Amino acid sequence: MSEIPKAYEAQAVEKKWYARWLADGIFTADPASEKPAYSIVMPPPNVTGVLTLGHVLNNTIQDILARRARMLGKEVLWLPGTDHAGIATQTVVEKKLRQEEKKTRHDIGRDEFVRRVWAWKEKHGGIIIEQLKRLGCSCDWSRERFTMDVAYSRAVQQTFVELYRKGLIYRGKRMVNWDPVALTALSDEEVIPTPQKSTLYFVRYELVDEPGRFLEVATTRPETIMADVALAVQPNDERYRALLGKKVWRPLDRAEIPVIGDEAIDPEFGTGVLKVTPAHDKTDFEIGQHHDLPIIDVLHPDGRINCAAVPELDGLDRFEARKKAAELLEARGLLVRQEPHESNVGFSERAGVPIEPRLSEQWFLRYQKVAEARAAVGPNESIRFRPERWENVYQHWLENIQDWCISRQLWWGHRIPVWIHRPVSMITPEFLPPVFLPDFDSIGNAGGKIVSLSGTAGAQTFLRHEELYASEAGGLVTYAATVHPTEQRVLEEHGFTQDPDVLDTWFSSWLWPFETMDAPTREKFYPTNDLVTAPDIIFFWVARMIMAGLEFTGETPFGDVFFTGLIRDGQGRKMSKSLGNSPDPLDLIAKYGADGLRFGLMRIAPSGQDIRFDEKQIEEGRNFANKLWNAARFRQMQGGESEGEIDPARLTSDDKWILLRLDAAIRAVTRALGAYNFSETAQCLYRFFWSEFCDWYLEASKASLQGDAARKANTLAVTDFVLAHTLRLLHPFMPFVTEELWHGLGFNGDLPNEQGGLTIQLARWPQPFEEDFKSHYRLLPNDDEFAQAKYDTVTEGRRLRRDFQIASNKRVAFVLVPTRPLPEEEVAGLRLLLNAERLDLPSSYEPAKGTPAALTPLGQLYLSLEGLIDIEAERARLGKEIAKCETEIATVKKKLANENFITNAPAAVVAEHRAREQNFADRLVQLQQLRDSLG
RNA sequence: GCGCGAUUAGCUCAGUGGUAGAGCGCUUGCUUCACACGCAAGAAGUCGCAGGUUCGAACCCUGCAUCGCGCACCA
Repeated sequence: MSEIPKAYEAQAVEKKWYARWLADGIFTADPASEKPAYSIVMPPPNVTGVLTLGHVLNNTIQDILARRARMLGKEVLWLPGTDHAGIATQTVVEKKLRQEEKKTRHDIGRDEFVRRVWAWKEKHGGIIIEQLKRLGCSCDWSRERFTMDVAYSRAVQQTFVELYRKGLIYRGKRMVNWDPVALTALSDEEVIPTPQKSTLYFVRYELVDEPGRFLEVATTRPETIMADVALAVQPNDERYRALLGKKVWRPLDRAEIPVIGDEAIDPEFGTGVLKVTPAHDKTDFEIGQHHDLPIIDVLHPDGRINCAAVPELDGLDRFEARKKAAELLEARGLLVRQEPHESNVGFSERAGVPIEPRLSEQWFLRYQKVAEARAAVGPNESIRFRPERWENVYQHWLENIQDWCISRQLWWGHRIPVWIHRPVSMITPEFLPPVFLPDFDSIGNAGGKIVSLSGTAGAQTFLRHEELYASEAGGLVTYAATVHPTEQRVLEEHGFTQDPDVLDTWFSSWLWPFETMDAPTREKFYPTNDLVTAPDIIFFWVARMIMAGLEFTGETPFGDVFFTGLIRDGQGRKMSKSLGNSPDPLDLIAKYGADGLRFGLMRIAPSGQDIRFDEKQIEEGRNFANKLWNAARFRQMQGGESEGEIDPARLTSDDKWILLRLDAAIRAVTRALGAYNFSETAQCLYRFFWSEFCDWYLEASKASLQGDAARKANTLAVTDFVLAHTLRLLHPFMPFVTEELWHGLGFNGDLPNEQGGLTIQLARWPQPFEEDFKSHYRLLPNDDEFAQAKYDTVTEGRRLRRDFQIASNKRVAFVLVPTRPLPEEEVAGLRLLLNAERLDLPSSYEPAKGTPAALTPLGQLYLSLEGLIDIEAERARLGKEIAKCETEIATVKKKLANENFITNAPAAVVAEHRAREQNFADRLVQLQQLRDSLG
């Protein structure tokens, strides 16, 4: 036998097995398989992303589910991929361009920029995919998808066209959330309300009719004062009612504006007077619409002031302009006072700057299938959320759902498949021309190949494409495919320009569960079984996928949705780059092994609660892997046949005990995993293997291993049986070390390739023992009782040693006055576990005065300490035990003395209390006798 | 303002009505022939507070407090 290292060395093992699994095609899903299907699609990480602990948590759970399904005999598809992540990726490449070439994307132009992003993606994108492999993820990499793959992109564009034709997508000029750094519109979900300390400025507006009389307004945004078009008050506000209809002077860019009444005004806030600035506030915009007020926009798209009439402010950034505007007002005697103020300001999720409400022309989606999506989720519906409480969040959002702004003024993404018959020069991000109906005579589709296009130019052009649509109603040509350059040229020659915008990234991700699959794959694996994701994307992704599934496939896209918790640092803060509190999982893998990281994390990841990360816990994971390694190493050192036949007649009390514990562990693991309770599962496996198998069974078995050959062989057979089961139970959590040991211990030896011969991944998942198994091995439910009594006796003996300061390596003599017969092999086991030099078993015993003694399930146990007796110490020790016993008795007696308890509590509970009282009473008598015998 | 979650040993967390649990940390002893990434034993908790229901409450109900999250408001 070759030299086995003392400590488990994860690095080489992980590399070796991952390569082997890939070569053997274990992860590849076969749509033609006869086996029942099990599928998960991975939430696609950003292509710019690197692995975080959040990914580790999420993907470990998915891997556990996938690997267990494989062991349950399923044909498993775990489909991986990455997301093009519009804003994030574009930002990364723009930054690089700025740093390396001091250029903006506009300097190099759209085509070149998009080419650069692709080049960047090819070179640096998908690092995370390699990192997931290091973690051990058993994805079908042959099906790795990217949201901008050709086929996927076509599907996205077709989806747009389909929804447009259904009348669910429309273009409109609305107040949107504008990101002044990324220069694009955002959806409501991409805006993060953030508490901000600001200043409330009290500004005076002079009445036109009554010079010297002022209306006072409280505002946080004096820099938009030039865009004011009215002042508004609550119509029945006594203070101001008389002023309704009058005019005031707008400060700075002086103009007359009316005082109006509107129910939306809160008279309690500030002075009860609102300055109405429709161009720069959502509520003000609505008030403006009701009162038919003009809209004055005084901001550039990048947040600088655009107002030539006030040169002091023109061109200033909005925050500088705010201070400057306050100064100007003050200088003119129009600033009454300033107050500190705290309010929530919407920040851009990506750029991290305050968003600007902005009127702009965008594409919107009116959600369909909202009612169906709401009905689809519930404890008895086709989709089940775990933990269930997330359902409230989901339902509440759908209840209040608004149309989705799906266009983004970016270059990286799926270009909106719309062509507009207008010159390019008129199309700017902030203003698209009115929809123009191209006067196509006809748009035919001859044999799906040739499309005839005739337009205003009168030219007859032939475009080779099968998917050219014209909207019946609407004046847009939507073109559902990537356009070939020549076609593009033809369209442009005819005066058509493609909409410059791209689609929101989530408009592509919502198709992920099915557009990643080809037809045969979808046939076999869709709808998917489980979705594992974080609750912060319920709106962005989960809810939208459900609606897309219902809309485009007529089915819900997945069954169970498991929401993980958030990983926080030791102080409970979110992990973030800026705080530097986010450890690199690759470092952790290098230090503790992938198995250690996985197991450590799973053990502390309560279902759906946030997790406080502590590297110590990963260290424990590594320690557990090492324990596993060493237990196997111990087994290997014993030699003998691998997985020999167990002779039921030779089972010892220890064997029966561990087999029954194994059965209990299998049941507990099955139940916990079924409930998606991963930490409970890990905890249970940890306890079983370490505290029960290693601490008791392996130690006790050392006595049997010194016995005759047949006895030794049987003990090894039981050891192998338990190890083989444990490795399989642990495999989904710790894929590498279990695979290594599976082979190292030869457990793969007799198995066919598809049942564990090739890999433990295909070994059968352990089932609780069946009745015929138990009867074959003559295992009765109480068969663990004797060994348990033995172990409890050992613990008592060890406590005696410790109480009397006997070093644990010192062999001492014990005397046990047994209350039941003890076969020689049990005595041998006791002697070994107690590290006893001698263990005598007299039927009666007169100990020397002061001999330490303990009551054990097997009888009275004495520690013979000739000449070393400290009577007072022993008396004190027994006194403590007696006191404890008396407290227990008092508690139980009090309960039993309660009439109501006797009459109302279930008979079994009462009986249990009576038995408890009896046990403690007996124990008390014996302890008192022991103390009395001290003299 | 509305909703959700948390509050149990020094720390991180299990525990859904019947004798308060685990790991780490701590104390003590041990290089015992698988493992010091280890072994053995121990100390340590009025289960956030106040009421209520019940024979019996960490657990169920009500209120409160503190922390966190989401939604709404945010002039």
